[in-house]
Amino acid sequence: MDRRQRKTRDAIFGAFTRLLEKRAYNQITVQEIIDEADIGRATFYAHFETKDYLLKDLCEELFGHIIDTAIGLPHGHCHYSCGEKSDSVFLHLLRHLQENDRNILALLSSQNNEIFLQYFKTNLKKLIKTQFADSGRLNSSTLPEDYLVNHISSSFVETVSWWIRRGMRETPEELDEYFEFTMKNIL
Amino acid sequence: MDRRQRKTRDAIFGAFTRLLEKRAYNQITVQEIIDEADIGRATFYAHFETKDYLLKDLCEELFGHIIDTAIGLPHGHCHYSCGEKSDSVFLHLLRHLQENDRNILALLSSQNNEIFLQYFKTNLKKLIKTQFADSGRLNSSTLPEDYLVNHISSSFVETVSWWIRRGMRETPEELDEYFEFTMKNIL
DNA sequence: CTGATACCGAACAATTTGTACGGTAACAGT
DNA sequence: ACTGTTACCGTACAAATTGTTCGGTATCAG
Repeated sequence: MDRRQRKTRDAIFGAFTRLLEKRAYNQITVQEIIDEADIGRATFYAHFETKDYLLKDLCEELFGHIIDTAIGLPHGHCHYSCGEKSDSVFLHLLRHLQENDRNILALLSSQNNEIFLQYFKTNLKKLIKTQFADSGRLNSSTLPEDYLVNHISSSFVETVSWWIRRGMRETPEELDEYFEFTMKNIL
Repeated sequence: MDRRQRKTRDAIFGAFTRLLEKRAYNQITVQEIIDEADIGRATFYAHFETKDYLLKDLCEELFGHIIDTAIGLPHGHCHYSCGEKSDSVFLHLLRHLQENDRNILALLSSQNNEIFLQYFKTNLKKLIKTQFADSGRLNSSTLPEDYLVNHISSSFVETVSWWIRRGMRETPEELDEYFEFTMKNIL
């Protein structure tokens, strides 16, 4: 991609993120983003059709990246059955979040974090499907697979949200234990 | 409250709900609401400061009402321990939702249902706290009470969301079983 | 019957939105 | 180094939206 394009795209993303830390999404105007990013008006609209599309693109780049790093991982979480105690995908994600890659924490703790949690959840679903689908661990006797995937994803996202909301006092390992406990009789 | 006030207030709520079934929240303008409700411009602003406050008031009236009907209920969910099998609060809520009181389903299945699910969850938390607080069922050995309340609330809301999203094929009783199963080792 | 109040409708400035234009600077390939 | 292409800028513009003001009318409660 053209260096100029990448540059303004990043400037817009940065400005948008910065504004989201202060104001709610609905309150932020395109004009403000333009001013904060210090670019021309026409330039913005050359990149993004509307503010909503900007949000969409940002989220896809952000969460797509995080999930992709985890999707290539060896399908761990074997606990005792395999003999070796490999870290779960969830613990990996928590550690990744703690590093605050690309300022993702700013968005997840913003006023309108529901929006971002939603994107997080959507991408997480894909990850869970690919991680657990073949191992047969999603075949419950009483629960539909779709319901199960939804439950696991949203529970994890809610766990993360709770964690961040309270200032991330727990270590990733502790939090992972919380989560795994609630999933005990499911996974 | 003045009959005139109640009338226009309902007109606005109705118009807003109707528009939310078609368009996303961000796309809806105050002007559209005014036109749909068929009221004067100044009248709208006499009732609500902004569109966001309209949303807030609507949600509080809606979910506040639903939760209040459940909060007075006898603290059931004793299952086998008490000898009598009384219905859980959750089953009560599911039945209440199925009746589609005040067109609440329209909002919960709208494009921006995250907003409403958020309000739903917030009110549900209060309910759960009052229902389970005294019985000591929220005292887990490994999980903080706050985490637990959050987990239960969001899981239930997600269950409802999943239910509605797929066309409410299951009966309230079936869905309640799904939910209770995921909560098996917690509640 | 009467004072209070909620509504209407029109008008208003200010802001925001999305698009169009020519000019300038940075890019990629030869 | 040369050249065609592309991204950016800045300004300007029409259209829509927002939030407020005001006088007139209808409805309310006592």
